[in-house]
Amino acid sequence: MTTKVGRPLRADAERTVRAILEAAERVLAQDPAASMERIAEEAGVNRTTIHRRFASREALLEAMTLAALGQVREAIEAGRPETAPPEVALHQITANVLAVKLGWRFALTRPAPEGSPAARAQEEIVHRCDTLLAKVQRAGLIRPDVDVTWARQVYYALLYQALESAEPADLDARAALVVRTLLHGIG
Amino acid sequence: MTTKVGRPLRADAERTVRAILEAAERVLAQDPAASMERIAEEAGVNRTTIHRRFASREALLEAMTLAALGQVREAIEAGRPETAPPEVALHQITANVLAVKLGWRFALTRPAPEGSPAARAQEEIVHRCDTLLAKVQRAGLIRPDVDVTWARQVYYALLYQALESAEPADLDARAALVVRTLLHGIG
DNA sequence: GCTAACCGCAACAGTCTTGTTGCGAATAAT
DNA sequence: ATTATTCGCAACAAGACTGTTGCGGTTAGC
Repeated sequence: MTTKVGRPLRADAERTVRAILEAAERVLAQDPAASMERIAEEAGVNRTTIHRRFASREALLEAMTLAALGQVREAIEAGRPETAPPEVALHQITANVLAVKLGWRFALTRPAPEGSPAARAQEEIVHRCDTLLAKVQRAGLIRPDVDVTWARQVYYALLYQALESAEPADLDARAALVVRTLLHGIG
Repeated sequence: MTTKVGRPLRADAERTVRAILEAAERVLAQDPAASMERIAEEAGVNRTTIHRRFASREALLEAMTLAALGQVREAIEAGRPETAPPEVALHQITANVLAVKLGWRFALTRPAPEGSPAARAQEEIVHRCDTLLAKVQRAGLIRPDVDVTWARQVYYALLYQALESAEPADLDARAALVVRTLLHGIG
């Protein structure tokens, strides 16, 4: 359960919820143990307002993660993994996902609680990723003997690392670096 | 400042300190927000005993990180980065560091506070790592155009990933996988 | 064996956090 | 224009956690 109320929210309330989610991301990215008070302050909102929309701290985190994963999902779909040529899709998706991850560093790093909707969303994305990588492998860009799971883990690790490192500044350049390193290493 | 007392500890106190550090690693690896009470319980010790040895929770974390970084340092030196042939050293150090990281997952993942001794130790290790990779590069195993910083980041990322993934079980096999992926990618 | 160090235990103080409730003013939606 | 929603504010309850102190029995080290 994400929000407390089921009925559709008024426009201003909707805006407030988004502001809270985004503030939470900003604050928690800096300090994962930050209090609700601190998040409320960053959102320009009273602490009680957060509790009005989210049943608990946990619920807020869940909502953040779900929102972020939704955007990752869109980022993947925008790369047309099914139809585009594998190498094009790989590059495009890498760039798109990097962009999303830049804005949702905390939410996307946090391990989702077992069995939660967020965990399911994560699994679905993992599955899509595996499908894409398998396709790339069939296209001959990945050696046939490489385990897809290991391929995905390395891909994830490189995506994460490309976020931490400051350069290159350009998103496409970063994506290219990730893909090149993934496929050919540095040797 | 790590411990509260400057004078040499009695043998049993020394043992207790080690037990606390190791218990903290086990507990915090599972739940980074675990309380001192929980850590004390795991160490088979009263909570006040922890406070007798460590001025604060922060001090305990610092001590853990320092201890772990010391072991990493030993793991690197045991690989003879200066004298052994680059590829041998790279493999050996990878295996050694993986072994240490397995036991100090939390302490080595936690970002060290700015300016702390732990931060300095981390920087020194980064420097040693860069030196090693530069040597590997001069030996022709890494392309000359690859940035050493990026090389190190990818290396770190692969080390981390090799910890998360369950297989292969054998440490040397894991190290080989890391080195191979680092140098040649998966394509 | 003497002595200082060690550690469990009980109790306490203080702070911080989460989560709740009720009221009243502002505002979106019809 | 009316009405229900929204949100700031103040206050409260409950609990968790950190850090401290004093006492007393036990144990390591000389």
